[in-house]
Amino acid sequence: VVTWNAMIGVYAQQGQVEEAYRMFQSIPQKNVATWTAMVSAFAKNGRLQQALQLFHQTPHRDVFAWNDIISAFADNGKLKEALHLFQEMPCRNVVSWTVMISAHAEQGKLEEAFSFFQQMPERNVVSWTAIVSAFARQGLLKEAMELFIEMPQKNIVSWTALISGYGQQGQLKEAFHLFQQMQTEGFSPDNITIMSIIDACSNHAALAEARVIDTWTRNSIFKSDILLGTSLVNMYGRCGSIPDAVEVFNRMPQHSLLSWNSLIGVYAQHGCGQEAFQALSSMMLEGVMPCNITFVSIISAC
RNA sequence: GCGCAAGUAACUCU
Repeated sequence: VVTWNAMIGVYAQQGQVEEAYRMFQSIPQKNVATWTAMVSAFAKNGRLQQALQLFHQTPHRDVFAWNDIISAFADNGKLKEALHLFQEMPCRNVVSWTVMISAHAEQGKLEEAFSFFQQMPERNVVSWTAIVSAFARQGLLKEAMELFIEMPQKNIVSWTALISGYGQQGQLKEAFHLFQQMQTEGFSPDNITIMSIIDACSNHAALAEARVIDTWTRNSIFKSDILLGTSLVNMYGRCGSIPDAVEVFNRMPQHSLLSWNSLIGVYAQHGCGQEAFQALSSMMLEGVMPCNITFVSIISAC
Protein backbone atom coordinates (compact mmCIF):
# COMPACT_ATOMS: atom_id res chain seq x y z
CA VAL A 1 0.00 0.00 0.00
CA VAL A 2 2.84 2.32 0.84
CA THR A 3 4.41 1.87 -2.56
CA TRP A 4 1.13 2.39 -4.33
CA ASN A 5 0.49 5.58 -2.45
CA ALA A 6 3.86 6.88 -3.44
CA MET A 7 3.21 5.99 -7.08
CA ILE A 8 0.00 7.96 -7.09
CA GLY A 9 2.08 10.91 -6.02
CA VAL A 10 4.56 10.35 -8.81
CA TYR A 11 1.84 10.15 -11.44
CA ALA A 12 0.22 13.25 -10.03
CA GLN A 13 3.45 15.19 -10.26
CA GLN A 14 3.75 14.32 -13.91
CA GLY A 15 0.20 15.35 -14.57
CA GLN A 16 -0.85 11.77 -15.26
CA VAL A 17 -4.09 11.99 -13.36
CA GLU A 18 -5.83 9.31 -15.36
CA GLU A 19 -3.03 6.87 -14.72
CA ALA A 20 -3.06 7.74 -11.09
CA TYR A 21 -6.77 7.20 -10.87
CA ARG A 22 -6.61 3.89 -12.66
CA MET A 23 -4.01 2.78 -10.22
CA PHE A 24 -6.01 4.12 -7.33
CA GLN A 25 -9.00 2.05 -8.37
CA SER A 26 -6.96 -1.07 -8.67
CA ILE A 27 -5.51 -0.86 -5.21
CA PRO A 28 -7.30 -3.48 -3.11
CA GLN A 29 -6.67 -2.20 0.37
CA LYS A 30 -6.60 1.54 0.49
CA ASN A 31 -5.82 3.51 3.59
CA VAL A 32 -6.44 7.19 4.34
CA ALA A 33 -3.12 8.06 2.80
CA THR A 34 -4.17 6.41 -0.45
CA TRP A 35 -7.29 8.49 -0.60
CA THR A 36 -5.50 11.66 0.32
CA ALA A 37 -2.84 11.07 -2.28
CA MET A 38 -5.55 10.71 -4.90
CA VAL A 39 -7.45 13.76 -3.74
CA SER A 40 -4.21 15.65 -3.92
CA ALA A 41 -3.56 14.31 -7.40
CA PHE A 42 -6.87 15.65 -8.63
CA ALA A 43 -6.39 18.92 -6.86
CA LYS A 44 -2.93 19.55 -8.24
CA ASN A 45 -4.24 19.09 -11.72
CA GLY A 46 -7.10 21.46 -11.36
CA ARG A 47 -9.82 18.87 -10.94
CA LEU A 48 -11.35 20.43 -7.91
CA GLN A 49 -14.72 18.79 -8.32
CA GLN A 50 -13.30 15.31 -8.45
CA ALA A 51 -11.03 16.08 -5.56
CA LEU A 52 -13.91 17.22 -3.45
CA GLN A 53 -16.04 14.28 -4.40
CA LEU A 54 -13.31 11.87 -3.46
CA PHE A 55 -12.66 13.70 -0.25
CA HIS A 56 -16.25 13.16 0.75
CA GLN A 57 -15.94 9.50 0.01
CA THR A 58 -12.77 9.18 2.01
CA PRO A 59 -13.31 6.97 5.01
CA HIS A 60 -11.83 8.02 8.34
CA ARG A 61 -10.70 11.42 7.20
CA ASP A 62 -7.81 12.62 9.28
CA VAL A 63 -6.25 16.04 9.58
CA PHE A 64 -4.03 15.38 6.56
CA ALA A 65 -7.07 14.76 4.40
CA TRP A 66 -8.69 17.94 5.60
CA ASN A 67 -5.57 20.01 5.11
CA ASP A 68 -5.25 18.62 1.66
CA ILE A 69 -8.70 19.61 0.49
CA ILE A 70 -8.44 23.02 2.11
CA SER A 71 -5.20 23.63 0.40
CA ALA A 72 -6.78 22.54 -2.88
CA PHE A 73 -9.48 25.17 -2.56
CA ALA A 74 -6.97 27.77 -1.53
CA ASP A 75 -4.75 27.01 -4.51
CA ASN A 76 -7.69 27.53 -6.80
CA GLY A 77 -8.49 30.89 -5.31
CA LYS A 78 -11.56 29.65 -3.45
CA LEU A 79 -10.71 31.35 -0.21
CA LYS A 80 -14.25 31.38 1.11
CA GLU A 81 -14.64 27.65 0.76
CA ALA A 82 -11.21 27.03 2.19
CA LEU A 83 -11.96 29.17 5.19
CA HIS A 84 -15.26 27.46 5.69
CA LEU A 85 -13.68 24.03 5.63
CA PHE A 86 -11.03 25.24 8.03
CA GLN A 87 -13.72 26.23 10.47
CA GLU A 88 -15.58 22.99 9.96
CA MET A 89 -12.72 20.62 10.41
CA PRO A 90 -12.72 18.64 13.61
CA CYS A 91 -9.16 19.38 14.58
CA ARG A 92 -6.41 21.53 13.22
CA ASN A 93 -2.68 21.26 13.29
CA VAL A 94 0.13 23.62 12.40
CA VAL A 95 -0.26 22.79 8.73
CA SER A 96 -3.93 23.75 8.72
CA TRP A 97 -3.07 27.16 10.10
CA THR A 98 -0.21 27.64 7.71
CA VAL A 99 -2.47 26.89 4.79
CA MET A 100 -4.73 29.70 5.96
CA ILE A 101 -1.80 32.07 6.18
CA SER A 102 -0.58 31.40 2.68
CA ALA A 103 -4.09 31.30 1.26
CA HIS A 104 -4.85 34.76 2.58
CA ALA A 105 -1.45 36.12 1.67
CA GLU A 106 -1.96 34.88 -1.85
CA GLN A 107 -5.08 37.03 -2.15
CA GLY A 108 -3.30 40.01 -0.71
CA LYS A 109 -5.18 39.76 2.57
CA LEU A 110 -2.23 40.44 4.76
CA GLU A 111 -4.11 41.45 7.85
CA GLU A 112 -6.03 38.21 7.87
CA ALA A 113 -2.92 36.22 7.19
CA PHE A 114 -1.16 37.86 10.07
CA SER A 115 -4.11 37.34 12.31
CA PHE A 116 -4.04 33.61 11.64
CA PHE A 117 -0.36 33.66 12.37
CA GLN A 118 -0.93 35.31 15.69
CA GLN A 119 -3.78 33.08 16.66
CA MET A 120 -2.20 29.77 15.86
CA PRO A 121 -1.35 27.77 18.92
CA GLU A 122 2.10 26.76 17.76
CA ARG A 123 4.40 27.75 14.95
CA ASN A 124 7.21 26.11 13.10
CA VAL A 125 9.72 27.27 10.56
CA VAL A 126 7.24 26.81 7.73
CA SER A 127 4.58 28.98 9.29
CA TRP A 128 7.14 31.64 10.12
CA THR A 129 8.41 31.57 6.58
CA ALA A 130 4.90 31.81 5.22
CA ILE A 131 4.27 35.03 7.08
CA VAL A 132 7.68 36.49 6.29
CA SER A 133 7.10 35.72 2.66
CA ALA A 134 3.65 37.27 2.80
CA PHE A 135 5.02 40.59 3.96
CA ALA A 136 8.05 40.45 1.72
CA ARG A 137 5.99 39.87 -1.39
CA GLN A 138 3.84 42.87 -0.63
CA GLY A 139 6.92 44.98 -0.32
CA LEU A 140 6.53 45.43 3.41
CA LEU A 141 10.16 44.77 3.96
CA LYS A 142 10.46 46.32 7.37
CA GLU A 143 7.79 44.04 8.77
CA ALA A 144 9.20 41.06 6.92
CA MET A 145 12.62 41.74 8.32
CA GLU A 146 11.36 42.15 11.85
CA LEU A 147 9.57 38.84 11.69
CA PHE A 148 12.57 37.25 10.11
CA ILE A 149 14.80 38.41 12.92
CA GLU A 150 12.29 37.23 15.42
CA MET A 151 11.83 33.76 14.01
CA PRO A 152 13.53 31.14 16.11
CA GLN A 153 14.86 29.00 13.30
CA LYS A 154 15.59 29.86 9.74
CA ASN A 155 16.30 27.76 6.75
CA ILE A 156 17.18 28.32 3.14
CA VAL A 157 13.54 28.89 2.24
CA SER A 158 13.17 31.64 4.83
CA TRP A 159 16.30 33.35 3.63
CA THR A 160 15.22 33.14 0.02
CA ALA A 161 11.79 34.51 0.79
CA LEU A 162 13.31 37.58 2.37
CA ILE A 163 15.98 38.04 -0.26
CA SER A 164 13.48 37.84 -3.04
CA GLY A 165 11.33 40.45 -1.32
CA TYR A 166 14.21 42.88 -1.34
CA GLY A 167 15.08 41.92 -4.88
CA GLN A 168 11.59 42.57 -6.15
CA GLN A 169 11.62 46.02 -4.61
CA GLY A 170 14.87 46.79 -6.32
CA GLN A 171 16.81 46.92 -3.08
CA LEU A 172 19.67 45.04 -4.57
CA LYS A 173 22.35 46.03 -2.15
CA GLU A 174 20.28 44.78 0.72
CA ALA A 175 19.41 41.60 -1.16
CA PHE A 176 23.08 40.91 -1.76
CA HIS A 177 23.92 41.71 1.78
CA LEU A 178 21.41 39.12 2.96
CA PHE A 179 22.80 36.73 0.40
CA GLN A 180 26.23 37.08 1.98
CA GLN A 181 24.87 36.90 5.43
CA MET A 182 23.01 33.68 4.85
CA GLN A 183 26.23 32.06 3.80
CA THR A 184 28.04 33.45 6.78
CA GLU A 185 25.44 31.78 8.88
CA GLY A 186 26.02 28.48 7.19
CA PHE A 187 23.26 28.25 4.61
CA SER A 188 24.12 27.39 1.03
CA PRO A 189 22.02 29.14 -1.56
CA ASP A 190 20.30 26.85 -4.01
CA ASN A 191 18.95 27.36 -7.50
CA ILE A 192 15.87 29.06 -6.21
CA THR A 193 17.86 31.57 -4.20
CA ILE A 194 19.99 32.30 -7.21
CA MET A 195 17.01 32.57 -9.50
CA SER A 196 15.42 35.19 -7.33
CA ILE A 197 18.56 37.27 -7.40
CA ILE A 198 18.87 36.84 -11.13
CA ASP A 199 15.32 38.00 -11.46
CA ALA A 200 16.04 41.07 -9.39
CA CYS A 201 19.06 41.96 -11.51
CA SER A 202 17.06 41.44 -14.69
CA ASN A 203 14.13 43.54 -13.66
CA HIS A 204 16.30 46.36 -12.54
CA ALA A 205 18.86 46.15 -15.31
CA ALA A 206 21.64 45.98 -12.77
CA LEU A 207 24.62 44.89 -14.76
CA ALA A 208 27.21 45.17 -12.01
CA GLU A 209 25.13 43.04 -9.68
CA ALA A 210 24.38 40.64 -12.49
CA ARG A 211 28.07 40.01 -12.90
CA VAL A 212 28.47 39.43 -9.22
CA ILE A 213 25.88 36.70 -9.12
CA ASP A 214 27.15 35.18 -12.34
CA THR A 215 30.65 35.04 -10.91
CA TRP A 216 29.33 33.51 -7.76
CA THR A 217 27.67 30.65 -9.61
CA ARG A 218 30.89 30.02 -11.44
CA ASN A 219 33.12 29.97 -8.40
CA SER A 220 31.00 28.05 -6.01
CA ILE A 221 30.39 24.39 -5.90
CA PHE A 222 26.99 24.69 -7.28
CA LYS A 223 25.12 22.61 -9.73
CA SER A 224 24.02 25.05 -12.30
CA ASP A 225 21.62 23.65 -14.81
CA ILE A 226 20.22 24.59 -18.17
CA LEU A 227 17.45 26.59 -16.63
CA LEU A 228 19.84 28.66 -14.61
CA GLY A 229 22.17 29.20 -17.53
CA THR A 230 19.28 30.28 -19.68
CA SER A 231 18.18 32.70 -17.02
CA LEU A 232 21.65 34.19 -16.90
CA VAL A 233 21.55 34.73 -20.64
CA ASN A 234 18.23 36.51 -20.32
CA MET A 235 19.50 38.49 -17.40
CA TYR A 236 22.43 39.86 -19.34
CA GLY A 237 20.18 40.58 -22.25
CA ARG A 238 17.96 42.69 -20.07
CA CYS A 239 20.97 44.36 -18.54
CA GLY A 240 22.05 45.28 -22.03
CA SER A 241 25.26 43.30 -22.26
CA ILE A 242 25.45 41.05 -25.29
CA PRO A 243 29.06 39.99 -24.67
CA ASP A 244 28.23 38.75 -21.21
CA ALA A 245 25.16 36.94 -22.49
CA VAL A 246 27.18 35.22 -25.17
CA GLU A 247 29.84 34.26 -22.71
CA VAL A 248 27.50 32.56 -20.29
CA PHE A 249 25.81 30.89 -23.16
CA ASN A 250 29.07 29.48 -24.42
CA ARG A 251 29.97 28.34 -20.97
CA MET A 252 26.85 26.22 -20.70
CA PRO A 253 27.52 22.53 -21.19
CA GLN A 254 24.11 21.93 -22.70
CA HIS A 255 21.76 24.09 -24.68
CA SER A 256 18.07 23.51 -24.89
CA LEU A 257 15.69 25.03 -27.37
CA LEU A 258 14.86 27.66 -24.81
CA SER A 259 18.51 28.49 -24.26
CA TRP A 260 18.93 29.10 -27.95
CA ASN A 261 15.77 31.12 -28.08
CA SER A 262 17.09 33.24 -25.27
CA LEU A 263 20.35 33.89 -27.00
CA ILE A 264 18.62 34.75 -30.24
CA GLY A 265 16.19 36.87 -28.27
CA VAL A 266 19.10 38.85 -26.87
CA TYR A 267 20.40 39.46 -30.36
CA ALA A 268 16.94 40.44 -31.43
CA GLN A 269 16.60 42.98 -28.66
CA HIS A 270 19.66 44.71 -29.96
CA GLY A 271 18.92 44.37 -33.63
CA CYS A 272 21.79 42.03 -34.37
CA GLY A 273 20.30 40.18 -37.32
CA GLN A 274 23.59 38.83 -38.50
CA GLU A 275 24.43 37.21 -35.21
CA ALA A 276 20.92 35.91 -34.84
CA PHE A 277 21.22 34.07 -38.11
CA GLN A 278 24.54 32.64 -37.12
CA ALA A 279 23.04 31.39 -33.91
CA LEU A 280 20.23 29.84 -35.87
CA SER A 281 22.56 27.77 -37.96
CA SER A 282 24.66 26.85 -34.94
CA MET A 283 21.67 25.56 -33.13
CA MET A 284 20.66 23.38 -36.00
CA LEU A 285 24.19 22.07 -36.21
CA GLU A 286 23.84 21.06 -32.61
CA GLY A 287 20.70 19.22 -33.55
CA VAL A 288 18.25 21.56 -31.87
CA MET A 289 15.22 22.33 -33.97
CA PRO A 290 14.00 25.91 -34.03
CA CYS A 291 10.38 26.63 -33.23
CA ASN A 292 8.02 29.46 -34.06
CA ILE A 293 9.34 31.55 -31.20
CA THR A 294 12.82 31.20 -32.62
CA PHE A 295 11.63 32.63 -35.90
CA VAL A 296 9.73 35.45 -34.30
CA SER A 297 12.99 36.49 -32.66
CA ILE A 298 14.93 36.10 -35.86
CA ILE A 299 12.47 38.29 -37.72
CA SER A 300 12.48 40.97 -35.10
CA ALA A 301 16.27 40.94 -35.11
CA CYS A 302 16.25 42.12 -38.69
C1' G B 1 6.67 3.49 6.69
C1' C B 2 3.22 6.26 2.36
C1' G B 3 -0.64 11.08 1.77
C1' C B 4 -1.24 17.76 3.58
C1' A B 5 1.52 23.61 4.40
C1' A B 6 6.40 28.08 3.27
C1' G B 7 10.87 30.67 -1.12
C1' U B 8 12.36 31.67 -7.48
C1' A B 9 11.77 30.84 -12.44
C1' A B 10 12.12 30.15 -18.17
C1' C B 11 12.36 31.89 -24.75
C1' U B 12 8.26 35.44 -28.52
C1' C B 13 3.59 38.33 -28.14
C1' U B 14 0.28 39.92 -24.37
